[in-house]
Amino acid sequence: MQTSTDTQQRILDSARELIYSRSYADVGVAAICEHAGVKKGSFYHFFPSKRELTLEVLDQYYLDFKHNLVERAFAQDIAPLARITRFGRLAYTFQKQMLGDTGIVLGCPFGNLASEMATQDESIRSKIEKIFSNLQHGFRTVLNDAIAAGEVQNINVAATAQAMLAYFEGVMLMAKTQNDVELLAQLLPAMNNIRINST
Amino acid sequence: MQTSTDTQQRILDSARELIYSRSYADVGVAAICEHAGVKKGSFYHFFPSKRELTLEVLDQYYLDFKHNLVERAFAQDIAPLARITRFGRLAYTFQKQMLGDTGIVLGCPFGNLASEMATQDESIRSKIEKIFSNLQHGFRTVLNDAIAAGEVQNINVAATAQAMLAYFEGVMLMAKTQNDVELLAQLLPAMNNIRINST
DNA sequence: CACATAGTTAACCGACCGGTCAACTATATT
DNA sequence: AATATAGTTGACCGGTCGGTTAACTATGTG
Repeated sequence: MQTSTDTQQRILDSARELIYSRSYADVGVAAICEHAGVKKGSFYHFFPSKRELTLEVLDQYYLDFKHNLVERAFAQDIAPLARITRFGRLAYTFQKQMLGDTGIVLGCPFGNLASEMATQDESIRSKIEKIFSNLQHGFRTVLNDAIAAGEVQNINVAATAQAMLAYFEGVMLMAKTQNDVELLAQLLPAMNNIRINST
Repeated sequence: MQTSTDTQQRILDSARELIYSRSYADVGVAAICEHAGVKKGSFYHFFPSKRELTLEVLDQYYLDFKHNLVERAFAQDIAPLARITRFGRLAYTFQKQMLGDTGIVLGCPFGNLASEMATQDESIRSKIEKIFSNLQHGFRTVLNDAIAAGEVQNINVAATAQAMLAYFEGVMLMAKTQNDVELLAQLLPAMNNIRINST
């Protein structure tokens, strides 16, 4: 018998991969189980529902995203605005790698799920809203550093962080729609030119 | 008996409303028919498949969007950059009205469908790509007018148009995710500050 | 009126959906 | 070895999915 965490984790990994590359609705519990090499009964031993599984998948997405992208990009070894540029470059690199693996541009897992589920499942919408809120906090910190370093002046930090994240999500969506990863290389650098001035 | 176009149009209207407020996968052919007051057999008399119906719905979305938003916003009665501001205001007004009707922020119908379907249905992805391409053309025209009017200089027109549309889509997604229409009023005005400079 | 055509209807199809369940097996504890 | 617990299995559930079919009715044309 496998250890409990092993089966549970295989289900989570399978769901993450399938839902990210397809969609919530298109990936059934049976497909998640088959891809994980697990029977459906075991699935419902660990997860009460597909929705609850998805909420845990979102938690894992977020932890990975934070560790591999946000913390790396926003490390304080370079000037504040350069960190935002680095954020875009890392996102581009990751999408390029996923393109190599799957043959298609997958976009942002949070944005994809938010777009599909926000009007249908309040618990999923709310979780993604919190994730976006956490990401905005990272941008705010960088922007405050940029102000302290004299790189920018007279901006509405909170609104600018919102706008930068929105632009990022929009560029990811356009790259997915056009199935063109180079769009990220072309458009993401403009992320750190976005400003919303203080009133 | 109703005229053919009547039934056909009722199916299209029903599908448009339901798919926009929910999602492609969540709205079945049966639900579309019921909402239209039509039997399933009639549906398949007019449309060969749910996919083909959706492609026609996208055409209608686009015609309405072009007529009610793009042409209104980009009319040449005001200065070029002010047209982009007007574009954002009109989008805000429309979303606010939809919020009043449905109780939730629905976001952009093209962005929503692209996000859900781009990796699953090539014909739908390709159609939305073309729609985005048409919208970008509108932005390019405005930007060229802005250059001629001396409002901007040294920009990469094509890339800036792409970036503006991406920002717009991103803001729509954030407003949907946070279910907050006022985000549009706060963030969309920054759309016409976006620039990607010529090399 | 006869006839072709367009449109409508209800019953039906196999496949799949998310989820349940009782019986089973492996492991840890005593 | 006995027992409790955690994990596994495959069969099964009602419901819905997109789509089909044959019989029907309404309409326009000669």
